[in-house]
Amino acid sequence: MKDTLGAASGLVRLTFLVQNLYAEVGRACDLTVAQAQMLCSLSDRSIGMAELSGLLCLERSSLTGLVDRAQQRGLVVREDDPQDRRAVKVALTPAGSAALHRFHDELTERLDHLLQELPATERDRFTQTLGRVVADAPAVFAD
Amino acid sequence: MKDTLGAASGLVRLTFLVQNLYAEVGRACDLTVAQAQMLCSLSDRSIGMAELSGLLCLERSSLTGLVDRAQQRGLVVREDDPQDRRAVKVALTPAGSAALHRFHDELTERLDHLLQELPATERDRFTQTLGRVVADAPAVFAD
DNA sequence: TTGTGATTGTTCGCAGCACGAAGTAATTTG
DNA sequence: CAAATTACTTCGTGCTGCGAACAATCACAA
Repeated sequence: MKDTLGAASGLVRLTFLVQNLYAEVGRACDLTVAQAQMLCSLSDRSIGMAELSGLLCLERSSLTGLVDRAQQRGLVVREDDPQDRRAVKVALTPAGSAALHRFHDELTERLDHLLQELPATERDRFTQTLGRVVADAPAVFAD
Repeated sequence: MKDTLGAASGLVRLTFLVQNLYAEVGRACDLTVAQAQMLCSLSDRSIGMAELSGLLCLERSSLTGLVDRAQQRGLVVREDDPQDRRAVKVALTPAGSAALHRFHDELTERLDHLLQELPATERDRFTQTLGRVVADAPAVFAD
């Protein structure tokens, strides 16, 4: 009797689940997945294109378009970097920041809900292990 | 001293990580993410468009194109349903099945590797909880 | 100081994804 | 048999992500 789903299988399914939630919440905030991811990365500071593309695991050329569209929607601005005239820093606008918070709060709630039915001890252990596993991953989402 | 990353944050980061792995392995097998997901859903049986779109959480119209492209690449075929002349069943071709296995094996290995450094007990507990959390999610990936 | 080479970001063309509205054909239901 | 339902497709739109090619700027070394 196999009630132990393989680890890989569990990871993939969880990912699928979270991904769909992510998209759904994004949708409710009028954000695409890529936009939401970008806003999350910008929550606490402005970031240059090169670094940002590294964080998001995107080619620089892909990021250009993403920032273009987000800028057109007023979520984000390109600021000149005074240190380097080639460079640009992407920063949240007030509107972008507001959208981010709406998104973040709603998503956090929905995700917490996902674990709600677990017994507290199990949930804590799970969360802790989770923290370990993603320890060295980029901070695409902050608390 | 916060060494406990929030649960939501952990979930999002894990998802990001797995997603990138998924894409990378897909790439190595010459599969897009969407194609790989579809092949995984077809691993053990042929499925009609309506049901498949439900499994993958896609609109039917989106699925049409996905199947079109996969069919052009010889990964999949549309078979007539003898019971219902409107309906179609999507089935793996031998090439599709081969690609799926390559993808599945490689991804499983990479994902297991992700948990490899955890102590065995912790890993088992984690996997078990994982199974619970995704219990009612669609089987987008089998063991 | 003047190359030379690296880095920053952009443009372009391309294939693919996902949606919703509208449409066709076959099936079911009343 | 007519009407409602279901299965799938078509079309148009916007978004995504890649790689190749390119301009501007910077850093460093001769």
